Amino acid sequence: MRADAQRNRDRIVEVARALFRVKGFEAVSMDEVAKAAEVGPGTLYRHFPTKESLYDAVLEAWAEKVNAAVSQALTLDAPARERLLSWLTDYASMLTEHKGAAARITAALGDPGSPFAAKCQTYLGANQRVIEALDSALRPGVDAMQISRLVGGVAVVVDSSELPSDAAASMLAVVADGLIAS
Amino acid sequence: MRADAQRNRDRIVEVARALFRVKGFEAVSMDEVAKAAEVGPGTLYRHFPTKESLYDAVLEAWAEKVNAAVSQALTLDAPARERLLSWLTDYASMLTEHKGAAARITAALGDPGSPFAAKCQTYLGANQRVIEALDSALRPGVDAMQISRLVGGVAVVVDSSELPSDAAASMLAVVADGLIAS
DNA sequence: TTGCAAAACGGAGAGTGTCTCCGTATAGTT
DNA sequence: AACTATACGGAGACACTCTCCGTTTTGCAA
Repeated sequence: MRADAQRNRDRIVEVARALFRVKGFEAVSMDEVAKAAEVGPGTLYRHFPTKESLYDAVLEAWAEKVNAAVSQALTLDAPARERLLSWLTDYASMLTEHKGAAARITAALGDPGSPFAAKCQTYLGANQRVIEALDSALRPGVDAMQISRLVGGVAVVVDSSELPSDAAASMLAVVADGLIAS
Repeated sequence: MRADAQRNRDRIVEVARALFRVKGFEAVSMDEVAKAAEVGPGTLYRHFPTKESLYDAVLEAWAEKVNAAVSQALTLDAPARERLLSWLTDYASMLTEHKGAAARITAALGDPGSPFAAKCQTYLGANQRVIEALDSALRPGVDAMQISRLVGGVAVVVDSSELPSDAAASMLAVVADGLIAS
């Protein structure tokens, strides 16, 4: 890749990140991103063939953050419920960091063709670590996909209604209590 | 209202209902509805100023269905958990009857200006009946809005990923167990 | 340093969707 | 039958995603 192309690509991602974070994916047009990045529309689409692939690039590398959150939750000296809740809270928090991301990523669960497939896999792997660590403390039949769907559902609602964190916390508490074996 | 206008309005709603149900709100254009109903675009917009208001007309009267589902759940001769789960299952089922409705109605919770405000109020009222009937069997602090958000979150995921009913059922079981006092 | 070729560029325009507005047609009443 | 208010259809405005082609620029070899 030429130096000018790399510069343009980086600039596009940086500009799009700022716009998407504040206004959300839907409310920002590709033309708006192109103008703000001072590139032509053709340039923007050459680097990112669809709006969705731009969004994937904008959302930062997740693997490190996800693994750090899981490790932190699992090293807590606390009952299984508290460790699970710590992970679910971080998970939902990451999903709601950018307006609209929760719905997109959650809808991509189970779809290998989605630009977000790698991110979904990261989450499923993290859930699997939690399941293995908490083992018989969890209700029978819990799997990684189910956790992602439950947390994703909560995050979508929190995001679309712009709920405060105490509302999110009480919803996640219900989910955690449902997942813990009775 | 003139007879021809009433006929056109009914026809538009009928045609839109069929299209939205199968393909979902986003995938059907207003032009497609107009053509299928054999009216001009101006006529369609005169009857329904926005696509959203057409959708609201399409979704059938909910009050009867909602109240019937709550009454059925509350007359079950069963433990509180089973009665709650019966209501949550019907609630989610109604939300997922039309593709895309779950996200719209759930996002409208708490927004009095939304075309779906009346539908949200119906659900909140129903939840309140359930809370009052089940009373101390529920965890402390549960309110009608929280139930709607939790069930709405599940329904959004079920709808957007087109999950089978057993996947929905196991998610709702987690939510119900979380809502029941431990 | 110069020349060349491949990579990268910008932006006009195609295609699609929501919505508006104005000349024309029709229903309902007298 | 005449008249008027209501209702109509569809061309076009506006906005968005995306494509394609003539022009420019970068990077490498001589």
